[in-house]
Amino acid sequence: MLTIGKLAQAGGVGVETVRFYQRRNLLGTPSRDGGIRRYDTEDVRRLRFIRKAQQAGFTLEEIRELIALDSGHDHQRAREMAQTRMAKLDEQIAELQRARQSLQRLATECAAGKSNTCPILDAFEI
Amino acid sequence: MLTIGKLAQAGGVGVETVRFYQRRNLLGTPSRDGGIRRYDTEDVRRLRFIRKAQQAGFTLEEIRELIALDSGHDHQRAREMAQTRMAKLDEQIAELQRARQSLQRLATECAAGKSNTCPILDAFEI
DNA sequence: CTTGATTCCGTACTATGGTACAGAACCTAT
DNA sequence: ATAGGTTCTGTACCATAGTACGGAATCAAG
Repeated sequence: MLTIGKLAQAGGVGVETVRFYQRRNLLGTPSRDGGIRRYDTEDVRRLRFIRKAQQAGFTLEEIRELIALDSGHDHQRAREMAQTRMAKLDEQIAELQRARQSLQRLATECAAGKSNTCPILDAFEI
Repeated sequence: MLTIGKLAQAGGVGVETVRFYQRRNLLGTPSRDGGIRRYDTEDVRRLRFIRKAQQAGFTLEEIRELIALDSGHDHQRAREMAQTRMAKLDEQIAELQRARQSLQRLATECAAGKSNTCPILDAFEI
């Protein structure tokens, strides 16, 4: 059994973050030993799950739902959420690539430096 | 000369957003006509510049700096900011692509459905 | 001239994901 | 036994980019 500090360390987060996840119902209510929270290895797994799912771009709210699905073994809904998230990721990637391309073009033009005004500063202004 | 409402409309933002940009010094102090702000076409250009630069991923603070550079004609610094932003965009794109790939793999495995547990829910938990 | 829209200002609130702090209680090691 | 580290609770605060609201003043149209 781990104290909140040990759990936080094992999960690579701060103590306050664990308490924050608790309030958001991302971690189950832990048992108490004289007021002090006691966690087990399942909580460590849960904490690591949260980190990984965050890396995949899920919000904490979505992660809360994924955790609920885990209890209900709802594969169907989990697949749907993954698909939705992938579509969002595709959108975001495309958007960032467009931004990158236009910046690249502007920086190149600016380096060429033929015009008197800077295209990076100009280009947005049209 | 435009009122705040007309400017907001021309820039495709809300009135409150214009006032917010004002407080953040993203728009210059406008002239006043009996207390009421009056804007010109330069302000419309500025507002549109802000939107475009945001699309390129600059924060409002960075945009404030870009606007200052515009006055100082500092091409060098603007190129640096563009390069820095592109590097950040590359990082973000790579990160999103990694997230997408791992989700894709998991969704495919889940659809195959050989295991009893859902790999989307499982996979993060290791 | 009155009605309704717009503008003014300051402040507070939203969402997201935490982070910090105060004061008390408790736990551990010397 | 005492000092220092952890933990407890609740509340407040951070950044980012806005959005909302109250109450007063002013502006435009019928």
